[in-house]
Amino acid sequence: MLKSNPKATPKHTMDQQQQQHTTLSLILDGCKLAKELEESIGNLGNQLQPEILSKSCDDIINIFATAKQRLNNNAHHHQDPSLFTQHLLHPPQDSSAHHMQTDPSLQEWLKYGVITQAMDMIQSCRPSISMGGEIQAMDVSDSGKAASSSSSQRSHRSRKDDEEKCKTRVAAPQMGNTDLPPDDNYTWRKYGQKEILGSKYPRAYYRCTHQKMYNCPAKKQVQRLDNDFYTFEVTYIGQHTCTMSSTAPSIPQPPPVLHDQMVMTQAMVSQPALPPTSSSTTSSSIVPSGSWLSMEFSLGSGSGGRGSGGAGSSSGGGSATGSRYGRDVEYSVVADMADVMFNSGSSSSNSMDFIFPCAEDKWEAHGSGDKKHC
DNA sequence: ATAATTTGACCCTT
DNA sequence: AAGGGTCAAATTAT
Repeated sequence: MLKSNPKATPKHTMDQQQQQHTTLSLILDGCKLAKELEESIGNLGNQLQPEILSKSCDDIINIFATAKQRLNNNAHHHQDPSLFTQHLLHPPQDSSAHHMQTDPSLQEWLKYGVITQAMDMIQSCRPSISMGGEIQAMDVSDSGKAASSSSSQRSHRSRKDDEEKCKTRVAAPQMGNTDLPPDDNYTWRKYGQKEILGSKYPRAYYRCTHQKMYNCPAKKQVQRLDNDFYTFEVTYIGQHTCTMSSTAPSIPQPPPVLHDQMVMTQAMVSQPALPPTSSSTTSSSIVPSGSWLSMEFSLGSGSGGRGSGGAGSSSGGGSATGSRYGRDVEYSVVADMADVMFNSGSSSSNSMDFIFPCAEDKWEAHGSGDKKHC
């Protein structure tokens, strides 16, 4: 018997892959059930009996619970980052999801709601597959103002320092402490908060915890969207140089910004308790409420419409950002975006460390979450 | 005790 | 002058 895939990363044993496959099947089953439920609701409206609904929900919950348990068991396995990104870029189109080998990372994403960001992000880059909502292109290069004016008095930095900015949107936690800033891969220290004219919610200012130690200039601003309490708009300013101390090359890595513009909208999670503010979440929320299941998930049950997939992840390999999947320019953008998300400016080869944490990587779990040693 | 957050004040840019 | 970004003392958390 030949090895199924000679190029498979050595980190993956066949057993792991099989187990992940099984787990994924569970998830897909859950999705299917949920989708069926959705369709039932759509078809029958409120004629549906509560017991049946309840039963369906239970089934779905059970399936996902089981899947999650397995994912948790796998959570510490290392993954080949490229596989994860590949999957993002080339979601399974065939009936089985056998090449989705990233359950552990999925788990992380699910845990933080980041998977939705990726989906959204991909869509943002690919208007053709928009879920019917409009895609908001945020002008990242609006270096006009709001940049890091950074105390010119105390340390003479100019606002015009071509500081690179990258705006993203991230879902706020839907339960628990919704005030937690979105979790990214770095340790941030809050140094200010301000009411912004015309904005409902204050803007919080963070800088890299290691600013002093490594003279790391990275900063970020976090603010809730006016019309969407559950979505943060995060603006990253500057690159992390503190990564040099660990895995990154000695050269500051590409900033978390793509070309001149980057769009990462996060919306799928932001539906729940939103007031019907007009078209709710206006441009930021893309998902038509109530039918997220119907969107991009090409469930095993065929019918997976979605023409974009394909790509077969080619022999991909390579790091997510390294090879452009030579397929579509769009994909290269997506790859970059994925890189950005995972990485915010660390070494490309280790860009997914936070999703595939190394054994040495400690994850501090302090209040504000997002922690990673630079 | 140390580290992180809060918050009013300061200062720069527009 | 207004608005935004940062500092730093005070406060709170670990």
